[in-house]
Amino acid sequence: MTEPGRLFDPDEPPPLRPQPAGPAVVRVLPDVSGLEKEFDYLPVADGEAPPVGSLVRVELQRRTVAGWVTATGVTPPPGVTLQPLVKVTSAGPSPDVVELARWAAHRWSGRLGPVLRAASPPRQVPLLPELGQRGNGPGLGGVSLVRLAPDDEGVGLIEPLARQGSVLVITPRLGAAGHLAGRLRRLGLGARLHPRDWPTSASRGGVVVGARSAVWARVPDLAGIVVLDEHDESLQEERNPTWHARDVAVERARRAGVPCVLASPCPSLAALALVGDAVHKPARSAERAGWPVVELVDRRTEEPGRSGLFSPRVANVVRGPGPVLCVLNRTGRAVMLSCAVCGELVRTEDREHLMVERDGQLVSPATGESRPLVCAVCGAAKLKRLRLGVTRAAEELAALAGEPVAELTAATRPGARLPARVLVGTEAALHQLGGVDTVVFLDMDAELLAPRYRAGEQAMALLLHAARLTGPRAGGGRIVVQTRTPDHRVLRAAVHADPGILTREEAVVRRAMGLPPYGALAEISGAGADALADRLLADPGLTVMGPRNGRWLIRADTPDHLADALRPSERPPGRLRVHVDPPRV
DNA sequence: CGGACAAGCTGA
DNA sequence: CAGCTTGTCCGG
Repeated sequence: MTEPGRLFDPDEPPPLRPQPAGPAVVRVLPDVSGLEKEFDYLPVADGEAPPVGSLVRVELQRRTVAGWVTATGVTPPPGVTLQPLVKVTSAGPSPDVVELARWAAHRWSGRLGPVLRAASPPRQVPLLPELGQRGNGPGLGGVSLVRLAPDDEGVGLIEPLARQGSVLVITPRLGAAGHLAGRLRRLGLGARLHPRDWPTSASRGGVVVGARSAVWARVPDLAGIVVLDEHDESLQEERNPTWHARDVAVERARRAGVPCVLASPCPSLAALALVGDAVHKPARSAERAGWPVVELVDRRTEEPGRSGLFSPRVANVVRGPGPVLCVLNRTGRAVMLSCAVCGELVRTEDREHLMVERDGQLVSPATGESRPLVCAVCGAAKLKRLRLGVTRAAEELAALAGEPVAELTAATRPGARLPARVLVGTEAALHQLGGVDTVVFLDMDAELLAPRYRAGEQAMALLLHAARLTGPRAGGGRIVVQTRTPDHRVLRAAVHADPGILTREEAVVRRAMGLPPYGALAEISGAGADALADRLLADPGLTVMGPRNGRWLIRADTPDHLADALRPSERPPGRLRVHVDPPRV
């Protein structure tokens, strides 16, 4: 209670004390995980306010922490005493990229800090002059999608843009980026590698090539963005927020009013949806020539009794003469069932997923549907298990080939000399090798019928990897696929070297289910998930599914609607993990 | 996140 | 009621 005659308590700060404001006050997001709030500071010792994006050190609760300037010229909230910045450490992302990062944090329902970290230089860089961006204005430029032959590196897409100004080139892996940068340099285009050349890219621009984080690169005079292998899952960050470089590239280009070119030998449905199916295709003959021969071995038609890992045809292929890589996924824990009479795989009614035996019934982990232990194709009640394992595969292979077989693991060094003529490994082996002209997929069906909505696209990506490894058909490149589903759209697309076959059919299924890109998905888990799911049930624009293993799936018509529904301010208290666009559902 | 502080529990 | 654990709040 204030006594009469006193306007305010002398121990309290006077309420009308003037607050410092104007361009000098900067807003800072501390680089402290778990802290989302931004705080206001005065510049260092009467200096000028550092530009938005700058990396600074600030005092927060008597500790010095790193942070980013997220705004300048702000009006601080009343009643707080501002402290000066401890120091300005380094240049950081440009102001437009800070805004883009804010958009991404919202779009993928995560924090801003991790995104700004991806957009920041790997080591200290002196402050740079702030340059105005070229003035096309948002809306101009636009997105285009180009389907390439597997042996086309996409250099032709970069050259015309590079004449206009700086170009960001995004590849799924840094290794590919380094390779491409070398090729561009030999062609006389001054390519820089992100993040290694961050300072020179930021000050002088040029063609900046890198993995997914290059989409945040700071460049003067951006003229366009090229995303190579836009279908590749490595373009998505695996930690929260799980931003996807393809989507960030599209948004960055839109904001800057410059073209965004997406390219891939097997375009994603997501990219096709972005361009309304307007895809630039190579000439049929050139595309076909870029793929290896794809040969299917239908294991249903083999004589009954055979249930080994290797068909007679594959046994023959393995005997040589050339180097052979046999690929087996370690998802072999899931035992597949096939009909002992007709050889068909036991699948769900829509034939999209495998079923397994549980409690004397067939059940699908993907859809939950169940039926008695009977073949849906021929009615036979005799089913058999197809068991798989890398070690056994290696032993059987050695016996077949009559020579030593090398087992490849994730630890095998990339680019190493082939340890044997016959190799066996998991999918990871496809990334590590060169100099193999035949790849054999021993169990493609597990991949094709996996309980994931993107299983088809993922299987196609795997075939593309193999195609790049073997090289085109004219050079002897060959892929052999053992399967019990030779009519699967992925395999037909590969055999005809026409990825359009897959996307056309896949789009129908996806659209019917309202799955991405014809809807947006998020997975929520953790102690607070039940409460949030409960709240989201009230939103008629959302579909709430689950819980399965403590996880809920939330579906919305658009990513925007989903992001708005999952805003932190809308969340009930409790530990919660939100995963927008989960790739493995 | 990590420190500060309050409220709650335990044992003498 | 000291001494400790657990929970909640807050930072400029």
